[in-house]
Amino acid sequence: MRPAAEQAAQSLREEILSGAIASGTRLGEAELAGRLSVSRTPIREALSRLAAEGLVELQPNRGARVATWSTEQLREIFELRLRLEPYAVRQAVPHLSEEQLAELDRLAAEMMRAGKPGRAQDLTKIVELNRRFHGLFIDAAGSPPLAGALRGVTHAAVVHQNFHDYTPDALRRSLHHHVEMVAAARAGDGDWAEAIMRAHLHNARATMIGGRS
Amino acid sequence: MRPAAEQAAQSLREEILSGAIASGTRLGEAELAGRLSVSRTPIREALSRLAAEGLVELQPNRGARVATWSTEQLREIFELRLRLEPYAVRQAVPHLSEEQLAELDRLAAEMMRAGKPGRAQDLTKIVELNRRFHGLFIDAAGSPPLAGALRGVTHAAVVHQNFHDYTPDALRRSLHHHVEMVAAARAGDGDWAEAIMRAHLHNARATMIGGRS
DNA sequence: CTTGCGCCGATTGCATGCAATCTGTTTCTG
DNA sequence: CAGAAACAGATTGCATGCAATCGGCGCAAG
Repeated sequence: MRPAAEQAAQSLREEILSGAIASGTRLGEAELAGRLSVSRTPIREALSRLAAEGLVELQPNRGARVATWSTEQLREIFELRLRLEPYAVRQAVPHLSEEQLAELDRLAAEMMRAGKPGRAQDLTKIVELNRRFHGLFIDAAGSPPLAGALRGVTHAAVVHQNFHDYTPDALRRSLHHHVEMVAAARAGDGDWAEAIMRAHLHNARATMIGGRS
Repeated sequence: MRPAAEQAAQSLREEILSGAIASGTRLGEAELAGRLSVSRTPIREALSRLAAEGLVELQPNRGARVATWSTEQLREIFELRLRLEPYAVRQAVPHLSEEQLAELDRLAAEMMRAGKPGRAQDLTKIVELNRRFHGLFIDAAGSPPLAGALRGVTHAAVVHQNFHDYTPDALRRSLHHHVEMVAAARAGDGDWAEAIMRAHLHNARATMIGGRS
């Protein structure tokens, strides 16, 4: 049997990232222990790890809540991502294996399908696919310190289920960015991929916090 | 009485950052519990937090060790710092209060004294002063996400007691950088301060991992 | 002499119970 | 009636005890 703490952390992580638990929700230790059928000890351990990842906020003697971000913090987060993530993509491009490129293709294509306007549109699914898309690039950059610095910062958009707030135009742009980024990666053109990632983030920022504030 | 876990974390943090516990040292829970006169539970909590800060590495079922960094990781760390810390300084400059400027003055001056060649030279003291110097700029930038991203990454140089490996020339340059950075900050010139920080980091990188690898 | 297997001490992971702290409500006082 | 103190329920923080896992040593087989 796998360690209980890690399993609890994984469960919570998925529930938070999938939006099943909303931002700001209080996380009582006893409640979680009952729901996941483990003692409070591994729950505390799990919450501690999630706090390290920036997914939950831990206040002394006052328990844990799913992390929240002010618009000011979102602004700062995008400033950070704009400095790090395009660089990560550039570093990743020469390291990408054929399997990873295929996976990126698959993710980008599936996002296009899930995003097509109409009855079958599934924005929640896009959030998850998008998370894996960005995560794959970050991991492929092959720099643990870089991945660590980006870890806490990429979650904000996911938890806020950002795609739900996109305008149709912004959504279409975003999905096409993914496809173009894979094309750039396949061409081995780091400059190109970096530029698209930069545009991709600007597009996201504009819809999440508005321009010209 | 203050929470035991935080107190244990603080103690360990200081011991690690001061170099009292060397990089790579094994940290047994029972040993620490005895030495700090608390149970193993808060020790585990403390180790968990320090792992989140990147000061210790936590391997499942195999305990904790003080973090170590390969030269490759040091290279990646400096790449990150070069992207974030000059930006942090630039953001900090307009926010600095008179008290903070005075504190920076004091730190820079004291480092100059402690670094003066001769019998009274105290490189270990410089490491600690330097840590506070950089930390003050990072905090003054007023961006929790930025501070979080830099937190884990600035510790590597401190734990390795980097100043002990500096050549006399590199040390002199480094100390003068501090003074000049405060001058730039006092002049309210973000560009200037940013440029000096960039040079400061390049100087550090050159002595820690060598140029032209 | 080297290599693989199995046992034993040591260490980490987890559950449980109790003490300390916080929150919301009530009650007392000015 | 307003505000502060005090009580009660609930929740977090910590200590202790036990089960699971790991690392090292010895022993036997090749």
